[in-house]
Amino acid sequence: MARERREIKRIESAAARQVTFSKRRRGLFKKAEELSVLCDADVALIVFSSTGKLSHFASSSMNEIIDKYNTHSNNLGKAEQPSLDLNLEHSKYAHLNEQLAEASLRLRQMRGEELEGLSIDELQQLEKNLEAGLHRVMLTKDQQFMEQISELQRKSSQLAEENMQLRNQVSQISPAEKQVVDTENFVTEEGQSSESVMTALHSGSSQSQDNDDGSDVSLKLGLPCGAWK
Amino acid sequence: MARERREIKRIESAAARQVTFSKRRRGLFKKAEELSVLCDADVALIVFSSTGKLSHFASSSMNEIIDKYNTHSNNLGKAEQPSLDLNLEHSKYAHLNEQLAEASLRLRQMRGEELEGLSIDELQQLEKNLEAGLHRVMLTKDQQFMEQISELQRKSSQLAEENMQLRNQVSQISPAEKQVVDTENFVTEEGQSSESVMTALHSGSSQSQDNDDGSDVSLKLGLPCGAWK
DNA sequence: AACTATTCATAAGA
DNA sequence: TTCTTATGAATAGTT
Repeated sequence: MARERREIKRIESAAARQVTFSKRRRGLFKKAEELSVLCDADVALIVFSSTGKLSHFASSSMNEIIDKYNTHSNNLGKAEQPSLDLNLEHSKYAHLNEQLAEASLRLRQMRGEELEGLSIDELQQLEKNLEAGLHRVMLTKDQQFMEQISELQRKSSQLAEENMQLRNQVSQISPAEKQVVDTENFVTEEGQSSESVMTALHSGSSQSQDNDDGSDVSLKLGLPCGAWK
Repeated sequence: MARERREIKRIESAAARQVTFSKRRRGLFKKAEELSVLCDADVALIVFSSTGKLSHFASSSMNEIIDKYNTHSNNLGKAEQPSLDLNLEHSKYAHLNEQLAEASLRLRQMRGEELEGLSIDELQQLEKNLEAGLHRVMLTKDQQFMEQISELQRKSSQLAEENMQLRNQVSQISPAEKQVVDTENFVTEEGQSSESVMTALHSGSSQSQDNDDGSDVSLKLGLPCGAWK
C-alpha cells in the first residue's frame, strides 16, 4: 500500500523483511484491537517473528480465548481431551526433532557434507546460496576491518597530536633541560633514528617531523594490502 | 478510512456493528496472512464475534502456535509446574527449542544474514567454512556432471554400436533393397551428408565412420565449456 | 452487495 | 528505529 505495490511472497532480504515485519505487525495489532473495540469481539493474536520473537494481543484473557477456541474446535471434531493432549505433546516433540534434524542436515550440507543425495539442480542452488552468503560475510568482515582501521587511525592521530603538544610544552617550559627528556618514550618513524629526533629537539623545532596523522597505521596490522578500499 | 473517520469505540447499532465486523474481519485476516507470508512469521488469529461465532487463522498449525505461545509465556512468567514429569518435558522441550534456534541462526548466518553481532575472528571462521563448503559442493557437482556425461557417452556408444550392427544386418539380409532404407532415421555427423552414409552402406563396411565413442556428447548438453575437468 | 469519497497503512528512502 | 512522503488499500456511509 505504498510507493509501489508489493507482491505477497516471502521477502528475501533479511533487512527488508525485518523492517516490513515491524511496520505490518504494528498495523495488524492496531486493527485487531480496533475490531475488538468497535465490534465488541473477542480477539486473540499471536505472532512469532522469523527469528522466534513473540508478540501477542488479546482483547480479554489469552487463556480464556484459547480455551474457548479449543472448546469450539473440539466440539466440531473429536471429543476426547486426555489422549489428544498426550498426542499433541508427542507430535510437538517429534515435530521439533524433525525440524532440528532438517536444520542440522542443511548445515552439514552447507559445510559440504552429505551431498550424496542431492541432484545437480539442488547442488547448483546450494552453490548459489553459499556464494551469496560468502559474499555477504566478506562484505561484513571488510567493513569491520575498515571500521577498526579508522578507529586506530583516529586514536593514532590523537596521540600524535598530544605528543606534539607535550614536546612543545617540554621545550618551552624548560629549554635548558631538554637533554634530560627520555626520547625513548616517543613514537618514531622507522626511517628516523632517535638521533635525528634528538637533533630536532636540539634545534628547538616546535614542528613535529614524524606526524603523518597515522596514515601508515594499516601497515602495522599484518593484513593483506588491497583487501579493502 | 472512509467517508468519515470513525471513533474507535463500541458501535451501538447492532446492524452497523455486524456490517463493520464483517468488513474489518476480512481485512484483519488478510493482513494476518500477508504478514505471515511476507515476513516468514508464524501468525495465529482467533476472533469471536459478539454473537459468539468463531473465525480463526493460523499460518501453520494453530495448536503448534498456541503451544509455542504457552511455552514462551510460561518460561518468562510463572514457574508453576507441580509435576516433575511436566518440568522434565518442559526442559527437554526448551532444550530442543534452543538447539533449533541455534541451528537456525547458524543457517541464517551462513546465508549472510544477522552478521551484526559477530567479531572479525568469527567472520573469518565463517568465511573459511563457507569457502570450504562451497569448494566441496562444487567438486560434488562437477563430479555429478562428469558422471552424467560418462553415462551419456556410454549410452551413446552402445547405441552407435547397435546402430552399426543393425545396418550390417540390413545390408546383409536384403542387399538388393538397401535403397528402401529410410536414412533420415539414422543419426549422422553434421559434416557427413546422408549420401556419404549411403556410400558407407554400399561399401558394406563394418567399421562405423562416425563412431567417435561419443566424445562430442558434452557439446549437446548446452553447458559452458571448461566447467569441469 | 456495490460504490466511492476518504482516511489509513505502508514501501521506499533518508 | 523513527520520520517523511507518495501511493496503494481499506473502509464508512450511501445506494
